[in-house]
Amino acid sequence: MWYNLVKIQLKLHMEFFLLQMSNQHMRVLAFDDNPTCLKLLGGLLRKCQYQGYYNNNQAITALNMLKENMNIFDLIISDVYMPDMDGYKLLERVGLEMDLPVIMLSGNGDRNLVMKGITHGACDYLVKPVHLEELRNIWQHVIRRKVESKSQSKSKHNHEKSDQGNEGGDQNEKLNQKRKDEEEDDEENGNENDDPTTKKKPWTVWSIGLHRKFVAAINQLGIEKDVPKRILDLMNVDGLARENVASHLQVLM
DNA sequence: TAACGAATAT
DNA sequence: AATATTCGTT
Repeated sequence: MWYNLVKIQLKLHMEFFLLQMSNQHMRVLAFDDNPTCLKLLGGLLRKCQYQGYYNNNQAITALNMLKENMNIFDLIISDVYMPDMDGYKLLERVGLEMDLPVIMLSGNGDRNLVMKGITHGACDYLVKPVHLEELRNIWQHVIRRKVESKSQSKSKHNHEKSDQGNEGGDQNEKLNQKRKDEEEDDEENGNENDDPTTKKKPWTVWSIGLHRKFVAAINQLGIEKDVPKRILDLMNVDGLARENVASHLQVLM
């Protein structure tokens, strides 16, 4: 049965090809009602060389749009909070009506919320602020899903393994775990102090709290006038220099 | 001159 | 990896 061997080799080869090509042309629908978050996310996605489609319309609109062009996107990133629809409901409907991986996004790292997201069918859960490295890995979800559905349709009765989703997700899980810990530390320390050692240490630590002020400032300014000087003025943090904001901005945008 | 932002340094 | 500093441009 030499041809079986050939088949297997062919299959492996195809999947490798898929793996190589797909991260370049991954089409991502990013979805957030907050224009600033969307802009941040868009910048990061662009850096990862994803094709991005960014939508800040209402959830219902997006859902209809998705139904019409189901095959346009490979992956959806959506904030859990939507003004007109529960993010989890969106998640359920997407999972039910179309076969697309959904990544949930929120500013809250609460374990219960994360669990809820996962149990409602999210394939990953990111906590803001999203880091570049986390986005670099998300394309794997798409590949894994494709590979899974292939092997499922091929051999339904062959084997029913339960540990099929663990191989490639280790990196993301570790990242998420790390983020949760950071958040807990931040909460323990209390959030009224953003930079306790301003005078002796010029080193700025962009704590969650400080970053929130940063985002709030950009929100207030609007995405056109978000230059370091204005952001700095709005943040009104002692000891913070324009250069600090500029540096932070450069990394995120 | 002041601020920007990309590049580069720590 | 995160933040600071430098430097050419606006």
